[in-house]
Amino acid sequence: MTPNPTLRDVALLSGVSIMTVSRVINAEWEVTSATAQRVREAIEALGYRPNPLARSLRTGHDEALGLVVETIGDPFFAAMTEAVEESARKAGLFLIIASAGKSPEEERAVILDLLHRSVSGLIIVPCLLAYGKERLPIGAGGVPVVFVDRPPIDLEADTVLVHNEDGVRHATAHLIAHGHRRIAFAGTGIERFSLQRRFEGYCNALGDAGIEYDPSLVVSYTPDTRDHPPALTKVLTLRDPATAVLSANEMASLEVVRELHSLARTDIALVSFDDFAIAESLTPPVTVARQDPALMGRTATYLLLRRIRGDTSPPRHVLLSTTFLERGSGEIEPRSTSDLRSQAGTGLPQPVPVRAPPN
Amino acid sequence: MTPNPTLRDVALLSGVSIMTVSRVINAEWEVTSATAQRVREAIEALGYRPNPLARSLRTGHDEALGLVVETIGDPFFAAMTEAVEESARKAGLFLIIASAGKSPEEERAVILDLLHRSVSGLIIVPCLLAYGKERLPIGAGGVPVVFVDRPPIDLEADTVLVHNEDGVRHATAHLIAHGHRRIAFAGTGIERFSLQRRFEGYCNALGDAGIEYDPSLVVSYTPDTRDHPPALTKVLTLRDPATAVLSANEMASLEVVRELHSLARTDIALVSFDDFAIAESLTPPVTVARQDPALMGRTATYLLLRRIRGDTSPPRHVLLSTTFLERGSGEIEPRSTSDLRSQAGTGLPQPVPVRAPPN
DNA sequence: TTGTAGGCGTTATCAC
DNA sequence: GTGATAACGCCTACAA
Repeated sequence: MTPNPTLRDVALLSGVSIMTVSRVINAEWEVTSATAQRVREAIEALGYRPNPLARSLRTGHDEALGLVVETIGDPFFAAMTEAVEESARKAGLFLIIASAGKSPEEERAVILDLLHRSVSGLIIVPCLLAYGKERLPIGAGGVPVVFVDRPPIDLEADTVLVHNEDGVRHATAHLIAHGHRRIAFAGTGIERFSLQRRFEGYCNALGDAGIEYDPSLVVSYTPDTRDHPPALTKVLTLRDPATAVLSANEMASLEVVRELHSLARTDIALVSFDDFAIAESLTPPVTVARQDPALMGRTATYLLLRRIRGDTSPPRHVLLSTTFLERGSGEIEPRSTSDLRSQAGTGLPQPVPVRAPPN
Repeated sequence: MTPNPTLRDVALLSGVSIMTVSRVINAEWEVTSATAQRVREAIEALGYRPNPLARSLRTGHDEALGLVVETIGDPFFAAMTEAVEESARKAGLFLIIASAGKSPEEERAVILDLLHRSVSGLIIVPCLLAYGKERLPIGAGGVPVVFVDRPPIDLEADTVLVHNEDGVRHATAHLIAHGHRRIAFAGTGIERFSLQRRFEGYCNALGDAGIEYDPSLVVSYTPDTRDHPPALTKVLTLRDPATAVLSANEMASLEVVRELHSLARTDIALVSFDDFAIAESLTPPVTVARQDPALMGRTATYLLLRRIRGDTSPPRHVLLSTTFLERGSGEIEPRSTSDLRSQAGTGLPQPVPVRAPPN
């Protein structure tokens, strides 16, 4: 393989100096269109492409964006990452991904590594790091940065968030509108910020309807409780049991579905915050408040590119709303209501699990 | 922010020349432990870190790996990506991801971009590009490369594949062992290679059991047919209908589940190639042949790092096997068998969808 | 064992 | 408008 042609080669071939070539590439003005033409032909002929490494060394910033996220394996972040990558590439920038892991130290180390590599900009899903105290050279006066999905602690910077509180408030109100007053909240230990906002939305919706908040209706799936399934069972067997569940993220939703199925409880309403792969394929399909990870990614990249190009306006805070999709599970009415209606009848048929082996 | 310290600064502070410092960093031998100690203290004091961009320019290779994949949004590739990123980072390398899109041109362009950036190595999920003809400077004598999930066309290089044929053969044999002889094959249009091998496994298993292959039992979910649900319905309403389904990838599995649910067909056995999020939560849980994307990623990175460190042995071909998980749906026996058994009885109860609204 | 010179490919600076 | 020259921060080669 003959080594890649350099500015020198192009200059030699077109009979001008390397500076002229450089100018043709970067600042087409300042150069006669005649010579520019010659240079461009030489570039074409040699198949010349500027060496990004050399350019980066000179300019001091790598032609790449850094994406810091807890785990790319998560379907939500994977979808976001895909969108970021596409947007970045369209702008001629590579995307370097780095998982921050679960410790603040790791998060910090990863960001420092990326900064040390002189990335042009950073998209961060902040986790546990106290950005306000760290005083990293990011944001205004430093490397452009946009925070996604969660706000950085004690730091004013561009952020792209989902309106968690609103989404859950609406979802909860939806259940209330269908007659429920005993609504369980199913969450997970992780994802502090989002979950907290969602929890607030839940509480607020209850408050709006004059329903008293009952802590015994809150279920938390932690990695520990995952192995001890009956988390939901408790709230379904209270003296005044839950008739509906609001699950606050994908993992919680899957756990709830699993439990409801194994209990063969067909009478419990469910609304999930976060859509998931087969929500539509369940019986009934699961009503969800859907976030749009791709839109988050695109929005964040858009903001970041603006900053990279010199935008110095005050930090922006984008709040994306969720899409509410009624699909069936959220429109189930509480048993008590049904009971009252059909009290004269012979009672409800026993629920039978679908697709149980027939023998 | 004071600019990052350079070799010069460290040299000045420790009273030696730049080269000595460089040697302490790269080749600790060749230098007196006394001066090395001084240098190291200076490095510590200044918080010096070598500038990766400058180093890359000099050495000619970026301290980063490139990952080329159709779409990172796919849960399978997302899990793989996560593993690659972790392994790469452990080796001190960044990971640049680039989605190849669906056209060979894009795939080629992406790889050339990465090469032009002098990545140290490449992990590629090859799609449509004819690698044999392209003669890219990769593999032996070029930039180290490992292909994952699919082999490159007409090129001898390191590959990490899943034993698709074996996995499906076993899965199909499993269904046959449970009495099925009319087994549908549900696939998708995409993923040529893997799906073809899986299809072969299906055919081979039928052949092993002396069952004739029937093309009318093959269902293909393409982006078009996705909107026209009754794909599976056909094979379930043949004069001699399917009693079991083998779905050949996650997307097909979800479509099959969706259709079976909407048809309330509880009597159809199902084995899925590829595990998916709530396979365990369905009723019955779905029996699967599970691939391990993380293992694939780790293995690929391991091979790649060996190459980067100078391994010039002949190309390796790693074939990972799948894990078969019996969970229920694959152990359903065909209706005909059940019918024979219970012919004296009153017949089977009508299947009732689980979680249907009780009112 | 350590230091000096040179250059990797590019862009900034300042002449012409 | 165009061209020499000097960095950017590091490493390879050779000299001391």
